[in-house]
Amino acid sequence: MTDAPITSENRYIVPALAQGLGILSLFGGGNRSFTAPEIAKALSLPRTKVFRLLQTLQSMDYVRCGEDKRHFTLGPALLRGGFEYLASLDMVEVAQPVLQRLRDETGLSSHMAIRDKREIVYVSRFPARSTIASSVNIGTRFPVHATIMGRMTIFEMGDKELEALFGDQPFERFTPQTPTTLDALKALLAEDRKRGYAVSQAFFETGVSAIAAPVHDGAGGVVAAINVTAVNAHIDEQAMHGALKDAVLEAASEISRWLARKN
Amino acid sequence: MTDAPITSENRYIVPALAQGLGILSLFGGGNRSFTAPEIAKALSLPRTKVFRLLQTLQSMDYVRCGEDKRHFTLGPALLRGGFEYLASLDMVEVAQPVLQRLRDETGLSSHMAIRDKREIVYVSRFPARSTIASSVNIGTRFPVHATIMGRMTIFEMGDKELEALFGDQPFERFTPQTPTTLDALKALLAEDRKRGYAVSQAFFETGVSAIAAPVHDGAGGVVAAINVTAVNAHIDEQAMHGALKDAVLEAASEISRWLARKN
DNA sequence: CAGCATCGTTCCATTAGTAAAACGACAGTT
DNA sequence: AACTGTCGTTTTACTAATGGAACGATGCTG
Repeated sequence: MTDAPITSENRYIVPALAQGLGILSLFGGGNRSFTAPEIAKALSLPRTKVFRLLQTLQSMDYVRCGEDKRHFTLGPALLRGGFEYLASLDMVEVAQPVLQRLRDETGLSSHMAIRDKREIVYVSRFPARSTIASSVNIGTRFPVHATIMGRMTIFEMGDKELEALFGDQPFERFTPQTPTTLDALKALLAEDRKRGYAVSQAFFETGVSAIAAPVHDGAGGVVAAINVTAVNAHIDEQAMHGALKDAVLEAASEISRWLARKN
Repeated sequence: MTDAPITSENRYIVPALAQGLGILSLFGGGNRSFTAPEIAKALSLPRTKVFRLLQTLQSMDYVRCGEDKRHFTLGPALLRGGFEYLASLDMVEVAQPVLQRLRDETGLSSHMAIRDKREIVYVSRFPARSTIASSVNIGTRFPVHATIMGRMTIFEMGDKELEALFGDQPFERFTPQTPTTLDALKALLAEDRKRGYAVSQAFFETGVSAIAAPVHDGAGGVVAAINVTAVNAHIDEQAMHGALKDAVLEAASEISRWLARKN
């Protein structure tokens, strides 16, 4: 976060707010607590400012400080926003019964995710009833380029849009099948568009298969994606491109139809 | 939010951050979208500042603006924080199987909540399998003074602590049984301490019965509360003070014992 | 179709939040 | 025990964020 030049993008950004939120987004991925100096180093901010930001976050219960008075952890105020947001998503409400039925029909774990920048965020899930089931939680984030649900959310993007989204950022490789260039991703997207759905060949995790389809809103744009997942041993290639894909596509279009009525 | 005097409490508060977070906490309770002028009025902030705060929140996906470019709604960035927070609570992990068993044993909806200022926040829930079940979601907030789970979380507070917490704020009345003064609340707390648990006589919602017990951490302090709830028709007074209260107390102390081992 | 009101956005002088230096306290090291 | 480094906290000169005025656009109202 070196002093960025004044562009049309950040001209009206309030630094204090952005930095305070930046502290919150440090947490996650195993990092459950930070000390003030750690935060200062991570964000390259002056110690004195981190001190004041933390006081503010603490006073509003967005962070709490441990008994040692040194380590800060996330606070309960975050729960308000997160779940208010979920409640505000008509989409999730609508999708809930459809996803549940999809799970029951296929016997596999079903999920819905939306896109946030270059990540997808799980907003709903129904784990398979079998002993080995999907363990992703609501709120889990995965990179768009490495997941078929991610690809579904950028289903209809043009070349300029795609370049604006991914810019020059490198594509992290998760498995040998992960696309590592924008061109490779575009090639996959072209196939997806023809089919109208996508089947995972271990782009993100080896040994896990998935089928995903896009969800449209009333205006026709892609607003989310759904999928079903299972370990490879539980599904065969035949079914994936047959009855299984039909079930996923049918569920996706049912959610889309409901959303179209809402507006 | 009239210009507060400089006290030891707010001396190091960063206004921009506090106000930005203030915008986020406007959402909730049915208010799913706001325009910039609405926010400015609600927080009595200058229009120009609200404009910049919204730009900042929007750039970080904490809010999103609708198609009409006027209405702002919550954004997906909030999900990250909310679920990171839940994941950071060892308590929830530990409680999960115990609450599930409590639900299955009693046939009623079981919940766990923690306290945030004068509110309790639901952090875990297992709805009863019956058709009419508890509909509170994780993240739901209720006032401490009007709920038995709330009373359990202030179980061991002394008089000064209680007065510091509630100050001169009025006690909202939800049912005829809701305590409306600090003294009335103290009287109920005294009974709670003797019993070690609490039974709802419709303090918060008429027609709904509940039994709650406090959860302690290794240090012995109250860190959460659990309860079971059902519509009155589903449970009888006898069972509430008998087998039912035993089940809740046993579950609470089991969670407490697990927490003690952790540290 | 004026007239008025309110919107989003921009500009700029001024104030208010900040960065740096400094303090006292503590922990580890020589 | 003195030294060195780092911590949380406080103070203050100064820079940068701010609030008010103002602009053009839009949407009512009579």
